[in-house]
Amino acid sequence: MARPKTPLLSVPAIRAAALALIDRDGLEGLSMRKLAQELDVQAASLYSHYRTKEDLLTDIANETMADVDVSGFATGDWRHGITTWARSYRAALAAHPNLVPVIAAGPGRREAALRRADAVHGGLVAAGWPPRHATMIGASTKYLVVGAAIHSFARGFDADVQVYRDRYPNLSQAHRLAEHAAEIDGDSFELALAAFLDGLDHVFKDLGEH
Amino acid sequence: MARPKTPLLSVPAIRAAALALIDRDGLEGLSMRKLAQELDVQAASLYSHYRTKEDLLTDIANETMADVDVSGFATGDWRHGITTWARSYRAALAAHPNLVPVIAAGPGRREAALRRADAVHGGLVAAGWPPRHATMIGASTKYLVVGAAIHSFARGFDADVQVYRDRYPNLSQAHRLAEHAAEIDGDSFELALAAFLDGLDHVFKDLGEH
DNA sequence: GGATTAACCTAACAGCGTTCGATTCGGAGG
DNA sequence: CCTCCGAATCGAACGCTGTTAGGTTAATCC
Repeated sequence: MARPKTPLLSVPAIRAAALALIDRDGLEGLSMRKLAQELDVQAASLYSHYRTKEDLLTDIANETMADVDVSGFATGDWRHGITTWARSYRAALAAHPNLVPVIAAGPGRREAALRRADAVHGGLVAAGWPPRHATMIGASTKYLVVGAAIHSFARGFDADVQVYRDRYPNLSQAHRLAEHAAEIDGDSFELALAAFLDGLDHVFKDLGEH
Repeated sequence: MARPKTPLLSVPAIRAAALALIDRDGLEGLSMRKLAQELDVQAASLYSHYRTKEDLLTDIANETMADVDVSGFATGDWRHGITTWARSYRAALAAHPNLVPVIAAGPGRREAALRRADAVHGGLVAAGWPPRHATMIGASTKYLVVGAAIHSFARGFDADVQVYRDRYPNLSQAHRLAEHAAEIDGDSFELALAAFLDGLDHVFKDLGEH
């Protein structure tokens, strides 16, 4: 076979298939050959559309991050801005947990990420935060979101349940812990976010009294 | 060659060489063949000491985490406990940044990790926190530490400096930002930790007034 | 219509983690 | 002391990976 009459592949189709594969089989379950097979194509053909596998992953990461919402900063209420930003950020990561390492480890990529960073920073400064604080608050919030996504309680305990069962055969608590891990994850994140914002409030007021 | 008179390899030597390789070349720079070469040995020989590469990485991760200090909870002052824990945790991760993904993504491994988790949880409960809150506070703190380590500002911006320079040739600010990224990382972490603890203080007092 | 470009193919390369079987040494048991 | 067993090392191989080279054909542009 050579060039087909209508293209077999397209960038969005490859992206979608790759993300589906990542969601199903994990990050290590994605190989160019498996992806090609999923698309009824040979692996080499993918390189007509993406320069490298890393490029593909970056593209997927960017697409996933598109749902992050920084519009809350437009209201002038910086706490509302951070809250909606952090929650939508976390939701975007939680939607594809296997992709989190890619997003977390990679640099702040591309145009859209810079625009979001700018909206956050601008919103905080407009609300009265000194620029340096705005930078730190943006970084801190990311720490919280990314940390919550990657170090998910739920994932950490899945593997440990067997350890508990081997060691304490009568212990059903750890089992329940694993079951409710997702809920604990969510509650912990909300607690951390609320406490963080509460603490920032004091910093803010202290700044006002300079 | 067959079995040598004195062993060429040992678990600690392999561990140390692997960690050095990771520190120097990054996580992807570690391969069993390169590691073997570094130790003047064939790759297959490593499998007499470690069952898999993943086992080796787990071992290294565990060793790295040995410096994490949870003794601060023994004082009864939970804020002091969290502070020393979080700082030593972050320091341990920062000492080997290329290893952070291994530690972050993996489950809470092995005995020592469980003992630390127990010390944190026990210390918080002893200080008056309800068990569920203790769990959430432990999780939240980990989020912050791991997030700070993996989503380091410094790393994210290194790659972006060129983007800035291309787009805004006159802008030296981004340059300085990258230079001071490590400092910003540290300050952001401290700000987040302080604000988080301050916010927790309010939660704690509200609990007391039930 | 002729040249170029784009999209697919097959085949191959180097590197990966890991396993197999052979070899040789150290130490334990009789 | 001899024998046997397990431990440590090797060379060679397996199946996998990302990627490239070069060939073939279809679409597109002048």
